[in-house]
Amino acid sequence: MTHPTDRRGHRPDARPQPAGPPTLATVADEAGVSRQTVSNALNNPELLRPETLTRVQEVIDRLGYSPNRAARQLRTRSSHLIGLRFEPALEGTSNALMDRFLHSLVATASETGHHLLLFSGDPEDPLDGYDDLLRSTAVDAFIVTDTYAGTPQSGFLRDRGAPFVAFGRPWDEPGAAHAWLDVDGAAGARLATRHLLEQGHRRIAWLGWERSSRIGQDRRSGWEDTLREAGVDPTGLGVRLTDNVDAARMAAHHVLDDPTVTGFVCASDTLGLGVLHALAERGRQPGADVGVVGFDDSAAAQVTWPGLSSVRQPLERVAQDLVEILHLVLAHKPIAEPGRMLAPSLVVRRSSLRGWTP
Amino acid sequence: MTHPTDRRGHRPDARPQPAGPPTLATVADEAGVSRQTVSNALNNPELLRPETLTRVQEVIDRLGYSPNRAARQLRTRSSHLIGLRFEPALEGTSNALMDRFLHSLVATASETGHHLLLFSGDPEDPLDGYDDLLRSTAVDAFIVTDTYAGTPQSGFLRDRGAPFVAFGRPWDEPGAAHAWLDVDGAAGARLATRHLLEQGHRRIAWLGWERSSRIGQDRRSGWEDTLREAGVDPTGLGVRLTDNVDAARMAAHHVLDDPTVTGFVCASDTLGLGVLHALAERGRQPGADVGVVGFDDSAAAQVTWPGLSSVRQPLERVAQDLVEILHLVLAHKPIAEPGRMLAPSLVVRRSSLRGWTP
DNA sequence: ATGAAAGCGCTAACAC
DNA sequence: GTGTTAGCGCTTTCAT
Repeated sequence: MTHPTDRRGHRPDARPQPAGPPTLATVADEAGVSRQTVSNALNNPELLRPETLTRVQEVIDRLGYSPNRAARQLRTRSSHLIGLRFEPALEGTSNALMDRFLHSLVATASETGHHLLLFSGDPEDPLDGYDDLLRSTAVDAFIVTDTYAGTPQSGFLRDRGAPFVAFGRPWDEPGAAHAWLDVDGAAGARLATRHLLEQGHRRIAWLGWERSSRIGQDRRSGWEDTLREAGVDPTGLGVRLTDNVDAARMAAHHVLDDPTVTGFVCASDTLGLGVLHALAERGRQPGADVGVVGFDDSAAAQVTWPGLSSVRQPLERVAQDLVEILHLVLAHKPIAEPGRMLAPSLVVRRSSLRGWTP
Repeated sequence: MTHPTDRRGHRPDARPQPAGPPTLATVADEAGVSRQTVSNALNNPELLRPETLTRVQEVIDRLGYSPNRAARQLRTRSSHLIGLRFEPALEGTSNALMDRFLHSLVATASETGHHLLLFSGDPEDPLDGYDDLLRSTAVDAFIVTDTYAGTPQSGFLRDRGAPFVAFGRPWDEPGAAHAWLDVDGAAGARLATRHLLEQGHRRIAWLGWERSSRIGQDRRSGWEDTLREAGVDPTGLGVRLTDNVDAARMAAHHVLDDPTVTGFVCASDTLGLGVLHALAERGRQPGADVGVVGFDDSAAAQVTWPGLSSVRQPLERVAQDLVEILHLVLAHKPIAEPGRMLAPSLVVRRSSLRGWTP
């Protein structure tokens, strides 16, 4: 099970050839300095005399030395690993974002020498996986992404004193002290609604999720407020359903039976696409006849015909800020505000543009 | 070693409160056994007398002890971490798959206590990131996903004696000795083409990538062979372009100027959606008038109107097999064959079904 | 079946 | 500035 070749001997004189990667001792021997000096060259180069530093650095390069992570981690109690629980979308929307988000996260984290540790857990238990990683000191911190109403991860991690940042505001406790970051869903829906109003639509419907979804409620409020401000009564224009193309298609048909409705703002691209389906079935033109805007700017919104306008979350920025905040938390530095809210933007495609023809 | 029982602190009286997670020593003290016995309880439970085991186990549970990963890793030279370089899609196709693939991978790996370590690297340098992780013994093995023609990762890792499995066959060296797994793209295209033939289409076009793409060539060969077997001359029916909706849309228009062409098999869903765009612009019905099949069964294929048939890779299976092979490699066990080929399946939606009407 | 000793590779203290 | 010493928490001989 272990290495067949016993790499470095227990005998004091044994050091035939380095069977594994070079260690600090190898470098020290080669450079004719002590191990500590090599360590300093790595971690506190300013302590070394320039000529020594150069010499050590040269040996490091020549040998292709990289400090052993396990040893360093054991000593410094820092793994430079950020834990992220990764599992199938819980609320339909998150999945579409995950890819973009992960990429940005990995790229940003690597700038400071951190890597992402992906783990999974029992879908029934939102805490599964966290505790074990924590107790085994496998990660420095967590990024928590699935902070829907009632999810206990934040409280759990806070109680255990584990460093973490949440992507998603603490819906249930607005005054929560932990660090978090979120995208303003209401502002996104506001953007979408205003855009449709500018396109000349008045009676604009909302297709959203069940009332239990706080994210959904937040987004919906943006639509409702904007409509009211424009002097349009939203009563009867809001529909609640599950995040599913076919459910949205049928709901849209129902809504469209009222010919005064000419616009849809949707809580997700999935729902927006459902509206597009209904329009296709009715032989009506998206954009020209009925304006439709989705949410999250998924790949499907971009490639579907004739293009679905959508509210886009600044995920690259989210990832950067998340990592930045994490560094503050890890350094025990004070954070100006526990929460930070980012503004989404609107990507306009033909589904909400009046003046285009195939 | 001054005080074997006295962890942390050089002074006997230092730090009464357990500042960190419990260690093996804590458990040993609490259970009244030596540290090694606790270690054995964890790693070789059969060595312990049942009653001792029970007692130790009870203390472990009560204290919530998990072995420190860094220490264990330092000692056993195994991190239980699998490295995966994660970056924006290199060939258009991979991105759509990544999400499903990653989920399966994380879930499968966790069954044996392994986690996924995501890292990134300079997009210009396909080897960036691997070497450092290797030298710092941060991961046990790699899963390499971007093995297009000419990508040097496999050779590099093999030369360094690093354990890894490739998702993607060694295009340039068919006899390569390293472990790999791939999905049979030609078989997928064959499935799609045969399906369109069965739907009554004869002159079936191919929309694929540039000749330089080996994956693309492989898939194309499935289309070409099947057409030939059916007695249809594929000459002039194959188009090469970049993986882009609009390029595909324009190419499809061009192809459709020949009214004898009534089917499209595409190297990706992106291209398939481009064909759908062209059909919409021409007022022709997908499925009823022209059959279209994409590749990779992306989310967009599922939610777009009227549903895009697509060849689906068994990514869950891929992930499982990858991990299984990795375990063999890590255990230095012989692998029956270096390469393993998995068959894709066809997901039929309305874009290739003749008998449906909106 | 259990215990003692050694050491994986590194860095934080403290000499010199 | 550089070297010496002492562990971080764990597993692996080797005794008992």
